[in-house]
Amino acid sequence: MNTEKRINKQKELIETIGRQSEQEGMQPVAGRIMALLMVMDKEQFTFDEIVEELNISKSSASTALKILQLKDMVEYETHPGDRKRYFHIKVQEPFYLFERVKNSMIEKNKMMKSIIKLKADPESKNVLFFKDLIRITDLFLENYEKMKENFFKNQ
Amino acid sequence: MNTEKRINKQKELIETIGRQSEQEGMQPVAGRIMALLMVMDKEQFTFDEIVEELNISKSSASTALKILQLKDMVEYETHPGDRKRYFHIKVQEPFYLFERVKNSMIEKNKMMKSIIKLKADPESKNVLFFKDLIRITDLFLENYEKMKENFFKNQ
DNA sequence: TTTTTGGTTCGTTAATTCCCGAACTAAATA
DNA sequence: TATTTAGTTCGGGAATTAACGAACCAAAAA
Repeated sequence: MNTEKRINKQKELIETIGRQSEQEGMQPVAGRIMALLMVMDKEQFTFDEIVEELNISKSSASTALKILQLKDMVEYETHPGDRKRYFHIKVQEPFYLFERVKNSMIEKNKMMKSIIKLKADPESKNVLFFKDLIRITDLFLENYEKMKENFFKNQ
Repeated sequence: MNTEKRINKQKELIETIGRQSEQEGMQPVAGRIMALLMVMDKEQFTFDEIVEELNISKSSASTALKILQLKDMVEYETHPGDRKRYFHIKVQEPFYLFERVKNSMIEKNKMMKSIIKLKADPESKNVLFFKDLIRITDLFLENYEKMKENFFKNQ
């Protein structure tokens, strides 16, 4: 595949990833920025390059970048004698991908326990169902921690 | 705790769960309905009871219930000689809780592989980061399947 | 000192989502 | 046959969100 073709494919991928991010609740512009920083060969973009490349206004870029930094998904560097910010995706400890999931499972687990506590009939359909779910989320969390531990041991 | 107090707590919990569901992208009314069906002692509600209990319009109840049924979260039964529908939460195979997560991991995994394929420099920062993430998601998926298998074996 | 650069903030507009009431339908009852 | 019951569908208004342009600011350059 020649360079031109490859770059076209990269731009298509930005659209795909953008739409995917929207579906996961991210706002359109923020999704496009993430995608841009992830797929292109150049992995550092200045503010103006982002504005230009995605055809968005400076204000949208500014707010979206602020959000992405708050979410710890993007960061920037500056170079002495150069006022520009060089934005790039934030390289994180890879398990961060699952921490959201983990926390959501912990939340659900707690919630189901509170429901059970307040039920009149400790053998109701819902109670039995929630007990099942509690067992399974506990198992999941336990397994997850083991996996993590193992991973770091074998490093 | 006496019954009245307990029921008050249940109603509070409906609010909490409702807000939690909203944060996970569910629409407010749908979240309240789910919460109602989950926490109250009565675990089957007719359409009119839902409307009454949550103080919502029939039309909102109708659309929200349609969505919840489409998402496989709620179902109803009817009894011969009674035109009412008795709505309740759908009891599912408990691993359904993780299937969304699993699918989202598979998607991310694929996406990162497509990004890598299109990069000019196979040693770039992003590429190395994504390779790490691919390893970790693979490990996660593998582990998850094992956990599931084990679970059913020990049943 | 004035101008340019690299952004941020604010107010407005456009688009979307959410929910409601009113009209409607289909089945059961009177 | 007329009325009631148990919902559904449709159109519109309110609230929320997304993105924009214009005005602004602080630091550097001219």
